[in-house]
Amino acid sequence: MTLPDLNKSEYEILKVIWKDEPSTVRSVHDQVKLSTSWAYTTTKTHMDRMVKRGLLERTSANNAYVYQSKVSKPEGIAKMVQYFADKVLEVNYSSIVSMFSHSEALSDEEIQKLNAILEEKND
Amino acid sequence: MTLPDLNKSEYEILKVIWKDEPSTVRSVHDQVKLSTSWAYTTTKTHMDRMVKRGLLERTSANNAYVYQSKVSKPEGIAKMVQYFADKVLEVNYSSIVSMFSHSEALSDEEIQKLNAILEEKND
DNA sequence: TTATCCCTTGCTACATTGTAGTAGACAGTG
DNA sequence: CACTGTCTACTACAATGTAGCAAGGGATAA
Repeated sequence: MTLPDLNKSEYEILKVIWKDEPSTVRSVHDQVKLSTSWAYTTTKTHMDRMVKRGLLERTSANNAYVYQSKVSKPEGIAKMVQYFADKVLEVNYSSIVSMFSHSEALSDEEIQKLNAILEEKND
Repeated sequence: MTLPDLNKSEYEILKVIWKDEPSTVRSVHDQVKLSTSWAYTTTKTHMDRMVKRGLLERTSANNAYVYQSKVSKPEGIAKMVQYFADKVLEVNYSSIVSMFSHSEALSDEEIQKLNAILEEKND
């Protein structure tokens, strides 16, 4: 159950999905569009590939499929924090985690989980 | 003079180059190898592509070319901070920058520069 | 000083990711 | 029932990730 590395597009989409799932391609795209210049089909392609990679799960709803994440937000963020801490900041995880408390990005509970995940991986 | 987005490999290499330049493929690879499992030729390929992209410059030295960066560390880091702040943390740049003061990654002077760059881009 | 060896370089190759178009399936509407 | 708009599957092509191979040039041992 090792989480694969997530690429930028995957974060872009997960970020939206995490806020409101399950969710259709259309509604994900409407959000994603605000910070990218992707075409609808680009969003679609990424989401389909993510299903294949096991990052999203999809189920058929009424007329369009709905997608939900198989990776929790703290798990996903943990990957990124590790990257940032190890490769860029060269600082330990906890300094970064503490920054999330000044941010809107994670709830207190999610910060707890993030902490737990990172502690485990902390050699 | 807009700095293009830098991908992961490019950061991996710049990180090493920034520490000691100019530098040969061999010596960059010896460092990069510590945190990746790249083959020598992979490092080589990336560095050559980076020359083509204008991120590195190369000059012939004795037997092997030496490479140096055309992108300063604060410039490169600025890109990453923006990404992290905008897409992940959803927090303003300064909180991240302040973290660099607890890190080994940047000197005081470099932090100043980073700050300047980010302030400019801070809409 | 030449045959050999090792390293660097240039070129090539192939998988994955980034980006997007097109055609067919399907559903709502007049 | 025909039309129109949307969704999906399939396809495509450029950039990135990863790496091998052959040729050239310097070091070295005989």
